[in-house]
Amino acid sequence: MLKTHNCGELRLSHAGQEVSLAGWVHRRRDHGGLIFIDLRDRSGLVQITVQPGRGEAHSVAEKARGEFVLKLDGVVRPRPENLVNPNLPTGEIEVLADSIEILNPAKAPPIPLDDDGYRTDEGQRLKYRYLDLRRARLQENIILRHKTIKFIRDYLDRLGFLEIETPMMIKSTPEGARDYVVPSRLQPGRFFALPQSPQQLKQLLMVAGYERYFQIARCMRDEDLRGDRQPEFTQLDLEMSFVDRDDVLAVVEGLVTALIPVVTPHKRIFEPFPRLSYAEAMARFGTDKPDLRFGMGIVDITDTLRRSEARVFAEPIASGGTVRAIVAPSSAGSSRKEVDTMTDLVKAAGAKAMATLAWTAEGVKGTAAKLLKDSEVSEIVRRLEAKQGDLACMVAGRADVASKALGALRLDFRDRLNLAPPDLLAFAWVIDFPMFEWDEEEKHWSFIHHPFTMPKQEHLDILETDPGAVLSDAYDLVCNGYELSSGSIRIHRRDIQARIFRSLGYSDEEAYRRFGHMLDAFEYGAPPHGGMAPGIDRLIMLLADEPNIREVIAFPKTASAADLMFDAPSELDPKHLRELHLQILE
RNA sequence: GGGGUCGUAGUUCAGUUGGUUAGAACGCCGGCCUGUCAAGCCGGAGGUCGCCGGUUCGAGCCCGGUCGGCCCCGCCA
Repeated sequence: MLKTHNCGELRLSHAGQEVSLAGWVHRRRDHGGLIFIDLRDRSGLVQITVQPGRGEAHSVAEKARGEFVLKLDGVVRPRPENLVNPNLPTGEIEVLADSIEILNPAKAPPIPLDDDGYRTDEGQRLKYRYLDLRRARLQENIILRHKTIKFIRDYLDRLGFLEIETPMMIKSTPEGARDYVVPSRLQPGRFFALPQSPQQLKQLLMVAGYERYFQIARCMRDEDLRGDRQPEFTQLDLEMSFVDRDDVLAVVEGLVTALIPVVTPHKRIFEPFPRLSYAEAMARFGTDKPDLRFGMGIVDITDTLRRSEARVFAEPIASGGTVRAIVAPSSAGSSRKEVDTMTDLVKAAGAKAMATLAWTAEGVKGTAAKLLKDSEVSEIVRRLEAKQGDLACMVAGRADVASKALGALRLDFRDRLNLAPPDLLAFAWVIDFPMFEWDEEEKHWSFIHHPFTMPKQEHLDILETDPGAVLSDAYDLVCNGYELSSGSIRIHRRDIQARIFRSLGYSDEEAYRRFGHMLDAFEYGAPPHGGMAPGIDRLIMLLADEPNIREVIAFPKTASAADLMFDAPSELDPKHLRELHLQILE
């Protein structure tokens, strides 16, 4: 080893020790005589002091520049009290250099590395990711990620889970996300698909009798990106045999509640995680991934306005709709322009219009104030628990549309009014998902989770007659408005699996062609089983207080699924293409 | 697939109504400087205004296209 200690670990207790250090020049302060170098390695910074008249050490230090790689020998010494730097963990000491060696000079970095990097163009950061990753913030994120994954492995090992690898090259199926594919050289015209998740493989491991499986699994989906979506991402994939839903939830909830105090002790969580049904989440928050860090739930005030003379409310109700509302604190004084912006937002989410009631010092204002009787207003105050200073936003129309629009508005208030406490991780379970949803474009029922999800036992009878009413044993873990994990109890009986495929419009032949391996496997003693797959990237993002998952992935891709460092994807040379039996069109 | 937004020095930005030689800060280079820790002071270099085309006597600025970054909708079993 070129070094005896790490820069960031030196303390007063090391005073007097001879040390060798190696690292990067973080900053250099050259006083002509005295030269200070902040030397940085993975562990942090320490100040190196180089005095004149120390022979070569001083002349080498004069040549050193930012990001030069140095090795040095010196002695740790306490700083005089007035020279202590309280902002640095190593601030009570410094290392007086005896000799310095330049292991490698460096060009001036194209992006600043001594700040948090948020203000630097992300394209530049990604092009020079190997430099970007040097900044303390990203190193902390990557270390947090390591600690989290290490904790997960140890925790699940103690619970008797086995980590089992599954293949990256499997079979394309037309369901779900677009596949990334790999052409076969040995079998012309055939392709592997990269896994969107190891879903079928882990179920087959249950059939194979492994009972408790997990994997830190890379998943690939060729869909458009978002701040919380990359084309390849990492899941904690897990599956258990002989369990019901609550067994699976208990394992994941236990894991997460044990993890947080260890890796992010400054974070608060609710225990136990609240549970709400899909229907409840949609009605009260207009989404299946509610942010429960704050209140402002959606309230249904249809009954209050059913007989109202205000046609904007009465007419939608008469034709089967609802009136729903949220109450925003300290917003009664919102300007006309602000209310217009809110209206645009709910309209973009599908609502026809928005009405307001504002409880100001001068009385009740807002667009609905003059349309409603006093008795109606006071009933609304009671229902919404509105106070002086509050602003109620009301949307009339179809129940799902009204809730979705108000749900979007609720998040807008959250961001503008800073309603979400920054130290809170509001985990919650969303359960009782519907089995199917009607695909208006394709004119058929499609599954909400995936085709191996078990319908609720009591709904098996109506699978064929009323698919829209069938609930499943699927569940999501949500946190702060993100879907962190999805899972379900799976089908383990061939007859039920076949009925599911039929209800999705597949002929038995078609189903067998695509999923014969699953149907066959279920005939050889498949145990009841279920599991889930928390998204590691999103989890780390929330733990690290980062605004997107790129900040917690070492080498992420851009919104157009490109790698700016490699300049990938790239073209293949013609010889390579011929070998793969491929031809480029256009 | 659709919408929004940004693109000017290495970085972050300013740039008036279309008008002389495109500015600032930080960084970089050089000089001075023995207690700084965002060191300080003095000086200097650094620009295909993303790219292509158009309008105009004249374009960083106006118009069309295109490429790229980010955000949102669709999409993500």
